[in-house]
Amino acid sequence: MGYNARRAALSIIELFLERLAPYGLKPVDFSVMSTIHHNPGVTSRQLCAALNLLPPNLVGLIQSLEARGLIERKPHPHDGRAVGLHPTDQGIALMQQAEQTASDLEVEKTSRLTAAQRKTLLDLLQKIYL
Amino acid sequence: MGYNARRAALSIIELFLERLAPYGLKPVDFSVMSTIHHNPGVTSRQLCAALNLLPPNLVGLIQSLEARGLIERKPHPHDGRAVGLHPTDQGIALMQQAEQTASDLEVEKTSRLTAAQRKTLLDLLQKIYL
DNA sequence: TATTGTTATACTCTATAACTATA
DNA sequence: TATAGTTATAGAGTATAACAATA
Repeated sequence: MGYNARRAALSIIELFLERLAPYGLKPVDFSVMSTIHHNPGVTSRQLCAALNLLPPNLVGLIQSLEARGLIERKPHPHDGRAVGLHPTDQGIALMQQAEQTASDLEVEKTSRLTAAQRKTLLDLLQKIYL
Repeated sequence: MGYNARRAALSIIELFLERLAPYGLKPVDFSVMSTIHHNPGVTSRQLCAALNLLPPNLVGLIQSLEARGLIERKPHPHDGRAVGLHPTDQGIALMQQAEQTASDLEVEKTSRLTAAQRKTLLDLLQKIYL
């Protein structure tokens, strides 16, 4: 099961890398940007917990996304230690396109599955790790 | 989909590493040994194709498994360039136990799924990458 | 004392180029 | 010329320890 899930993931990621390259987003960048996009003000720690990343490995990603003007770091309203991460207008525009591209490639890569099977597959996978 | 498949795979692999450590087998070692176990005489190239590995990364694995006395390298009957990989009695004995352990942990890790759902999940995953 | 974010660094995994021996 | 196996090495991904600032 672990083997098959890994092979399926790598198969999708292979096409993902190709299709999302024009946006300058690798899978981890995409998942970070997507989480910030749909949860403005999220902190680094929350991102790490949600995406199963380690804090030291997130630092460079955040710095890179900020340098590209895709996100902004704002002081957290209630915690002076934390920093809220917000998408810029440019980041929002990029993610709207990137998420459509990702959705399209996912359907293409799972073209041997029906829509119902795609939903079943997602549900079963999440029952394993959530 | 790629994200969920990866998270599920990593979740299973995490427990796999723990449970198979007593056998000295990491996931890639297990899949290599399992393929040799069930396909005695298989070549390195065939292993690479079946498991999606690159030849340079297989060399060290094979040498390690041979040094541990789990496999033997025998001349290929029809191709002087190739080497057939065969499990030793010790390797067969190890894999019989290791495969049972792996099967058990897989059922445990997917305990929120029924047997029918486990089969469905495997079928759907294979439809993506095969 | 615990937590957020960070730096430095080590370790593992994966990928590429080039070589040899044989087909 | 093409393929099997190998070597060396580069690059990406992942991991731990330790630190400053704030709770």
